[in-house]
Amino acid sequence: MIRRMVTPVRVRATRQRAAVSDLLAELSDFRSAQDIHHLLRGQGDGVGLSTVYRTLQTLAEAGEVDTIQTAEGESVYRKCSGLHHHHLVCRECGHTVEVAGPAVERWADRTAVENGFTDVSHTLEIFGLCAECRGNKR
Amino acid sequence: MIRRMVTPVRVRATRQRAAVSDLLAELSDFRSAQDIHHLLRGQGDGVGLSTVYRTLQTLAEAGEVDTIQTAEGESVYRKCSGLHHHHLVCRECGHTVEVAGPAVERWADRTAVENGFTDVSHTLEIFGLCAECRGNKR
DNA sequence: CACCTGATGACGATGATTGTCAAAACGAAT
DNA sequence: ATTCGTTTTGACAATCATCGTCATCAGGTG
Ligand SMILES: [Zn+2]
Ligand SMILES: [Zn+2]
Ligand SMILES: [Zn+2]
Ligand SMILES: [Zn+2]
Repeated sequence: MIRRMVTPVRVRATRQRAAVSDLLAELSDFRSAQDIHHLLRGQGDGVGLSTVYRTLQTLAEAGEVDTIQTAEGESVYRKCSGLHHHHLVCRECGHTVEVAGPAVERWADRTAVENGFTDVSHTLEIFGLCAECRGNKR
Repeated sequence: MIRRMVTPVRVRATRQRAAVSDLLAELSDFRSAQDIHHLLRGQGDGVGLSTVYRTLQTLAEAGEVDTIQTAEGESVYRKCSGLHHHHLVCRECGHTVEVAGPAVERWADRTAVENGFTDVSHTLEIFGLCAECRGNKR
């Protein structure tokens, strides 16, 4: 019996992925999977929670979105520029600014190598109170 | 009716807290609350899991121990030097080296201030594969 | 259009962490 | 040493984010 030759599809375009991706494109701050799930439901583009988690994970692995963990350990996601960078995040409102520090990158790699480590990676986030939130606390 | 004047006790010394603290002093790597709970049980100094969590939290708030989160989001604890520093951690075995980078500290604070942020703090950890673990993978 | 296979989502399972609260332990003062 | 108000403990239940299952759905290709 002869079987038809099929070209395997890598990643399939679906309404759900587009919805998550589009929403992320509009947001400028880090949001949790549950936030995104609620937001989507609110605007009618219902997407299952599992799917939101899976999509976010996929996007993160593909480098499409950045993910960091809040102080409470919750993962939050944000669509960022493709280049390596870090974040300055407002503890109060989540307002986020991308920052780059070439010198820091070099320092981290050098430090690791000097101590015999390989396959080096790092996490670096700066937290604070943004100007606007400081004003509101007056 | 006259009531006796009592001097409130701030923090009470207990066998459990000593056990956790002593164990941390012997360890050199980051360990989870559950790890510590098992280790203590193994050496006879049984301490309730809730108490381990509470004690770790208290020690962390007091600056007695450092805490970071693994890539999986689990909190791990380690008794560190009092001064501000960061960590170079082996992804495989947890082997940890304290590292200091005055220039990085300045860069983080400057960056935050330049963007109008106050009450600045930051997280910075370097992950990699230590020399020993690299050897075992050969 | 038909088929193959990746994708979805309702729902259950996990697992770390926290909350509850009666019982036990501290320690200051007698 | 005993008393007594307060703090701590720990067994157990409750949370809660995240993951696993799997029957069903729907891209995409020919
Ligand atoms: Zn803010
Ligand atoms: Zn970096
Ligand atoms: Zn190692
Ligand atoms: Zn620092």
